[in-house]
Amino acid sequence: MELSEALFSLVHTVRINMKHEIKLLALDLSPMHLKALKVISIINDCTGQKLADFMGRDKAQINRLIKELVNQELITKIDNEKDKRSQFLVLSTQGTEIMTMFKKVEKKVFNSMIKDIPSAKIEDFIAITQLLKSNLT
Amino acid sequence: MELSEALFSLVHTVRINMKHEIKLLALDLSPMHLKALKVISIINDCTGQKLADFMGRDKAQINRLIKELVNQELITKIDNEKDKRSQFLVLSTQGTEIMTMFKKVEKKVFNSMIKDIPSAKIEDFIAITQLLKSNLT
DNA sequence: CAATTTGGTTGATATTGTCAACTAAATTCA
DNA sequence: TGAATTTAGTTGACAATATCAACCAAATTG
Repeated sequence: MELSEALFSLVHTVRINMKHEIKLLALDLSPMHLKALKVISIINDCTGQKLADFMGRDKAQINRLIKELVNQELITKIDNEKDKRSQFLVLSTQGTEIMTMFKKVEKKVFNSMIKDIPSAKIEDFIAITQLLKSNLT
Repeated sequence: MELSEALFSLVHTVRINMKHEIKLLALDLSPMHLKALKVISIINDCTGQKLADFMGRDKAQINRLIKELVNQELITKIDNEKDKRSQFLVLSTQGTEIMTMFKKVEKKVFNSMIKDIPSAKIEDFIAITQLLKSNLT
């Protein structure tokens, strides 16, 4: 089997599982909002522009997304003293709670995924993953 | 680094690269249409329902998508003699050509990704990928 | 054969995504 | 320095994509 096929097929299955588990959480959040929340939690000193770049979407859309997340009190904007045009996006307590739940679900899926696979193999896998990534800049 | 983080990060990078390469092809196709085309080429005896299930979307949307692909003459519908409610979706010559181009681009990205990594490692990687997937049904 | 399920179709509507124009702050460089 | 350009963010108008509910006809169930 080819690498591309194997990888896409795995990721597709992971996605389906994650989607299902997230549905069970019954968060009042669209997939987009959840993803944005996740990205905000990953990128440090995240701004709207960074978020738009990372997600590869129009900044207009991202801007509205941010506005909604602020309205829902899942994130807050903090003035950037270094650049007065922009603000940093940070998770609120509520936003952090949601991300905690999300990570729990993620862990659940990944734990069932690695079941009965020796941890040495998983470590090899992760190492190769990073090698592969580093080849793509 | 955690498996989930490593995997998502790799896939994100692959996606960005693929997106960029696909843009260069200047196909007159939305991402959705291209993805549907790909799925149709992967699933055998693909019907609208199968496509909707696989992509995890509403059948109404998929139905319109199919209609457009038929209009653009990228796929054709073939009557299913076993079940007169449904039809099989098959790529037209043009659709096949697009998929050929797509696969070429995919190969390009994946080739640069495996650069300087011994093929034994890649084979291990693929094997683990399949193990992981099999744990998720 | 009647009742239920399944594949597909459509209209109405909601969500998401894009383009272009604009402001204000930052940066460039003549 | 300061005029010109670039960048971060915002908004309006609009296009593309996604979902729901209702429906028909064929298939399946019992």
